[in-house]
Amino acid sequence: MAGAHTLAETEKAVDKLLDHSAIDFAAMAVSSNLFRAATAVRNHLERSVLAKHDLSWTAFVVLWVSWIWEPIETRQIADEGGFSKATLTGVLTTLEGRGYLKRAKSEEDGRLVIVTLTQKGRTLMSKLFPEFNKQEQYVSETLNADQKKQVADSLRELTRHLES
Amino acid sequence: MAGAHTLAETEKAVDKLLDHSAIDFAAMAVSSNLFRAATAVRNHLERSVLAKHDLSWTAFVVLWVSWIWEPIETRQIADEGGFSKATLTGVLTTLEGRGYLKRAKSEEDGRLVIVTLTQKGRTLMSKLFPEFNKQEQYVSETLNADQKKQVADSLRELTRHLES
DNA sequence: ATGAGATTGTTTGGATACAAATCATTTTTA
DNA sequence: TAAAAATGATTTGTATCCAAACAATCTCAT
Repeated sequence: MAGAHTLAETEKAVDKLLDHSAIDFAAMAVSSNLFRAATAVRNHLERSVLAKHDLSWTAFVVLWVSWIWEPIETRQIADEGGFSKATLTGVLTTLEGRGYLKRAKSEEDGRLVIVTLTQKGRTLMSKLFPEFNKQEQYVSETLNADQKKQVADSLRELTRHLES
Repeated sequence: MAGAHTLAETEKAVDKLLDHSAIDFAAMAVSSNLFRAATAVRNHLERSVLAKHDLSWTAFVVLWVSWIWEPIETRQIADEGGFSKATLTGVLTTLEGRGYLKRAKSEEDGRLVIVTLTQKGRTLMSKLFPEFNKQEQYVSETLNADQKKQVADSLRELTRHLES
């Protein structure tokens, strides 16, 4: 949506089709650039870091959240990661099968499942996360410190607005 | 990844697991917030606008790009939309089947396929896009004009950096 | 002219994600 | 206390998306 054409060209084209004044181009620019950026960043991180460990994006997020907060309830992993419980179940089964983490029933509440990393999982993450973060640095290296903060803050606020 | 815990709490937790100084938290905040925001915005727009027309996100993008730039080559739709040729083929077949657009072989180059909207497709978009844009406005209403511009510009720059 | 290589859209096969239904457990209500 | 409602994880079915292989077409150097 932000490919070969500039925003100005797009505005001009839309202008021919609709009453220009009714369209908020600033809001349009936020959402269209948001998706292009998210896709580009995800692809870059998957290819440069995760592919060689045969991990999907979601699998990495699950490992990361579990690594930071273990022991952690599965519902919290889904919440922090921003994906559904159904998705989580499949990913947990895969990661448990590879020996990176373990599931256990909660003793206080039999409905809950608690996740802890195995030593193998911790070893993986202590190597993997610095690599991942190095590529995160590369991704945003064209932004200065102030811009990074602005972007992160604005996007956090936007997410909070939608999820409340 | 930016769920219940604040960034400060996350930094503190990472600090216990790794040498803090090696991690760029500003870069981490950009990418993690980018995904949460993209997912939240996409879900909101799908549910509030696209679901009642039975359109997926990608289907909407294809219609939008085609509406603005028709007649348009399919490779350009994929480029502007940021998805693969394989994905595009399936979506085009669906949208063509519903009578929103038409495919035709290029006369200059037999490898190319040219897309034009049907009148039904144009009618749909002239109603749908203003609805969509209204929700885009809602999504970013918590940001002021300057913040919207900052976010859009920074994300555009970041995408350009990665796709070059 | 022609044949190797490049480009483009489609097909195929597999991975991923989610909604809805289901099963198990806990909490609330009467 | 017993039934009903709520909560949480898993299963099932479906939709989406992509990489790789493929077929058709074009380009260009010789």
